[in-house]
Amino acid sequence: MYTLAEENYLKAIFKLSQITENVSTNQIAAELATKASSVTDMLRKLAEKLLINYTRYQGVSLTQTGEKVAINIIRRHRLWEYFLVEKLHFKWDEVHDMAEEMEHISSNELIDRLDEFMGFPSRDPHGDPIPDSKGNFKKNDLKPISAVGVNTCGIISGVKDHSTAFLQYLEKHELTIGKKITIKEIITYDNAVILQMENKDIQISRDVAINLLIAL
Amino acid sequence: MYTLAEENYLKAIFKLSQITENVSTNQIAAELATKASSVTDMLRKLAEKLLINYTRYQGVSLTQTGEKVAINIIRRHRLWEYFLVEKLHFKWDEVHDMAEEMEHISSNELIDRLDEFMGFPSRDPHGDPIPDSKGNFKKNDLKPISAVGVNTCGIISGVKDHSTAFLQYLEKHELTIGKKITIKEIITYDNAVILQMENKDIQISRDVAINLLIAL
DNA sequence: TTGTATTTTTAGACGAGTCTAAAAAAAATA
DNA sequence: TATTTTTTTTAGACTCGTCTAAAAATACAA
Repeated sequence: MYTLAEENYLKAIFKLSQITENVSTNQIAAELATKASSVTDMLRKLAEKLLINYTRYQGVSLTQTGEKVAINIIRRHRLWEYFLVEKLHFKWDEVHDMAEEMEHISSNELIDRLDEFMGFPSRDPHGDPIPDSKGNFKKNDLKPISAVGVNTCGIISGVKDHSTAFLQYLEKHELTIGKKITIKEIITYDNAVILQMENKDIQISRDVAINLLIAL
Repeated sequence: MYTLAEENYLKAIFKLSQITENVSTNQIAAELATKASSVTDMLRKLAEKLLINYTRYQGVSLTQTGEKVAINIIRRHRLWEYFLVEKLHFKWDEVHDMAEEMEHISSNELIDRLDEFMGFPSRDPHGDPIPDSKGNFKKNDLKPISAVGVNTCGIISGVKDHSTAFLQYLEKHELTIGKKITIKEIITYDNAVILQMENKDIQISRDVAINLLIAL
């Protein structure tokens, strides 16, 4: 249906669209680790196929079709991540690259059966919502720890930064999904946060607090 | 590691090597539904990478490395087929094209865990042996029905023809893997075979008898 | 053994996707 | 507003894998 490159561009544009209305050529180039000139070429092609709205120098947005395709790729990615962690017992910091390949397996029937096989999970191992087969998925209602006040209680439920380094840091300090925490104190000097978890106090930096999401 | 095209060529050459010692350019072209000139180009590349032994006009054979790679692709293909049938409940005639895509997912760790997850199956849904993680697999000890005599007893255990049409024919007549049969009679006129299965007599043509394999 | 048919290889081209270098447009600044 | 800086696009080239058409090598037959 769509080439590997096309799918990756759509996914990148979708991701960037969550942050900015109109996505720029340079943003896409950075996201895909490629050159702006390559991006321009591909944008012309995607526009021709009616997957994006594109006028020269004006940035791009996804069309309805383009968004549907992008969400489907995200669905596939997250279901495979869930499979790798829940069924094959990989750790949450090991699955990204594999899922990056697997998300391009084209059969929707396959992905729907995989979904059913796993009991229609609603979130992937990093707490990101998994779109259903029609493309519906909940807006993320999770809050970064840095955005809530002292004495707030919550359950660790997701991450903003998906890097291996960050996930391994969390793993090491047992700051994993499902853990219940309370914000005890915010250090005014450097915005570090002291959490209570299972009757232990843990200090995390502002960087960590920004990237660790909780459900209230 | 290897490109999609390279992997497909290695797989094709391996398959053809089972029949003929030295595989010809035209055979490969037919197997991959491509042109002889394209094959020649690729053969030069594979030879440069020491995956095949190739001298102009002489046909090719796999090197040890090439064979190892080919067997690994077959392992991945067959394990994914097993997964699709056993876990996702696809029918045996539906899985080939999906597995054709999935066999190119590169992680060996993934495939080893998948193998373990499914309990180290020894044969795929079509009765073909699945190589283990070291590349060992049993030579197929199955015999076509056309090659055994009257009164032979056996269990349907594999197919030579993997086409959807043939698999659907077998499915329709319940000639599926695991069924116990006895060869009752071979019609001398057209070499049709009459089988007994579960106290019913079934007549199959010579074509079917050639492509349906049994374990004695 | 010579001539014909077949197979295989070479030569040159193309599309997809990428790159560098340079030009054009837009944004930022003086 | 004019100038500089940044962003984006164009132009031209490269690799990968494919193709067609033509040439070369091999196999087959008389």
